[in-house]
Amino acid sequence: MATGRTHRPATRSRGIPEATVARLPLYLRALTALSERSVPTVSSEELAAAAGVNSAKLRKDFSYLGSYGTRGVGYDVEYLVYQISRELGLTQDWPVVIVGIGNLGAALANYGGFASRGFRVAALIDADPAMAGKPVAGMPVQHTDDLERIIEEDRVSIGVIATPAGAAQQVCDRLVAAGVTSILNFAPTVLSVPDGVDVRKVDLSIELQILAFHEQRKAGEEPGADTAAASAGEAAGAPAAAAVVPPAPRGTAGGSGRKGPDGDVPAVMPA
Amino acid sequence: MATGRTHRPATRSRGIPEATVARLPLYLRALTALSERSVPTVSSEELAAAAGVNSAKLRKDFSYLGSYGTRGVGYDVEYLVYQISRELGLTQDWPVVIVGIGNLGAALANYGGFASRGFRVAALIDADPAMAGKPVAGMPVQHTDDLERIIEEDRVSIGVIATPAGAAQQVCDRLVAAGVTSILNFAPTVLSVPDGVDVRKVDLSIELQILAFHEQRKAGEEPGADTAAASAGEAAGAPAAAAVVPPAPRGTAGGSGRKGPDGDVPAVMPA
DNA sequence: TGCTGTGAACTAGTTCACAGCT
DNA sequence: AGCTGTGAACTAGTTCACAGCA
Repeated sequence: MATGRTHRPATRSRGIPEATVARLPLYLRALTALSERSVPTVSSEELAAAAGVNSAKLRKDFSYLGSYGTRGVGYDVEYLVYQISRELGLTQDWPVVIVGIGNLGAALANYGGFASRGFRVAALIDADPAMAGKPVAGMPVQHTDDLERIIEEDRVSIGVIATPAGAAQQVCDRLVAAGVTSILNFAPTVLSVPDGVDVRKVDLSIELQILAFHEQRKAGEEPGADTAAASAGEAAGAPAAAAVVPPAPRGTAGGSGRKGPDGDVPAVMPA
Repeated sequence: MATGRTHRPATRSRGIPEATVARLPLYLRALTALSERSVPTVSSEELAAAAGVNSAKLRKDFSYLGSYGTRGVGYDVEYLVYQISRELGLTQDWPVVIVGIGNLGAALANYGGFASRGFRVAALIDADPAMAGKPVAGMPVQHTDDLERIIEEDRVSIGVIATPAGAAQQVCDRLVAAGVTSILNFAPTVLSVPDGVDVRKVDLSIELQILAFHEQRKAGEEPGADTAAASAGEAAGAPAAAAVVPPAPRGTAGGSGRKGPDGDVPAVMPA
């Protein structure tokens, strides 16, 4: 997979660490806000606070892009906005298609944050014939049949999948076959794609589960000082009920057992 | 901030690495799917493939939870489902409130993946009086005025913010004051919270920006071999237009310049 | 024989602390 | 004097590779 040079501090744009790339949009947003307030310069300290990171990390991140600051002064806001935008590729126009126009797809279509960052919604696509032609976010929904034509005509390279889990892989395959090389996946499934195609995943329920994990820890540790002995009564922020699935400490072979309820296709709405 | 023991391989549940916690929901989903197909056991190799990670990582992850596998055989699916659920705290009932019932809030309210994982939507809250009482996902929307009462009565400890950026911090403050200790933030803002409150952030446009970054790299490197000189013509997968903001290689003081359009409040819909 | 569980080696990311410019 | 830029130290996360058990 072309690992490139092992690692080098990168005098210029080569090899920006992934973690840094993930933070650039954060800096960009903070800088945009400053720019709108006509603030001419910021120190790493101020900008870091606005972006919610620490200043050493921010300076290190910027050092991968080049030396855009002025010692003793700080960073020129407008200049830095441009440099980061360029680095992220936002000075170009990126047409995207959104497939699956349920609640989530509609929310995405209406999302102002795309347009203002160089992304242009080229088409909204849904498999439901009843949706076809209906306007969503001021744009008619098109049928899945036209997917390939749309991708090719508009030279779309980024696709957003907001379909139910069951449809996601199929949609993904068609997008990729038509020329899409980056996919943002909201469906709760693992997508398999050929080499050279990027997939990023946003999973609404995973984030909640991670919060629940930490929340659970808090409940157990809250009362004591730090070393955390188990609390006797009910801890302050502890949740209400408890008990959902009785353990299955080691089943024999056995049947399915549970009735298999909402199961694993919890996507937002049919496409 | 109470770093705890520096690090220990963790014979039991103490100190599960954050990266591992973030993957547990992935494993859980894959296991649930297997469970529904009544598959009794899986090898680390199979499960890893289903979850989209490599098997060494999966085994290491599971080793932090304990030794739940059988050498030569694999893992008991039902048993592992239970163990991971328990570890994540999903065997409890977690009431959550969703604040901001625009398109996104509605999508979240309708999302089946919550209910099936121990999360219960306790209330939908919106600041718009016109929304109050309207049913969304079979549940009446309640007004922001009742926020504190709802949180306290239902002992809600997890809040989801799906308001526009401008309202997010204020909503957050009220949630926290009322007793919420975990927040899932969809608004494109940095929230500041007191110690002991967890915030996780999902940002729709950040993910796209990260994709754009990689997409841009692909376009530049595709034609040539590796060192990537600028391509003369238009590269294969390159996007259409180009040119958004002309550089400002070092402005003087100057005014705001750009007209300040959609700006930085690109949230999905008013709350 | 086949698979898990895990030390050990490696790689990525973060933080410290200070040299060097303005 | 003040703030950036960055080596160096540290911490977290991943991958390797194999011992050990079923």
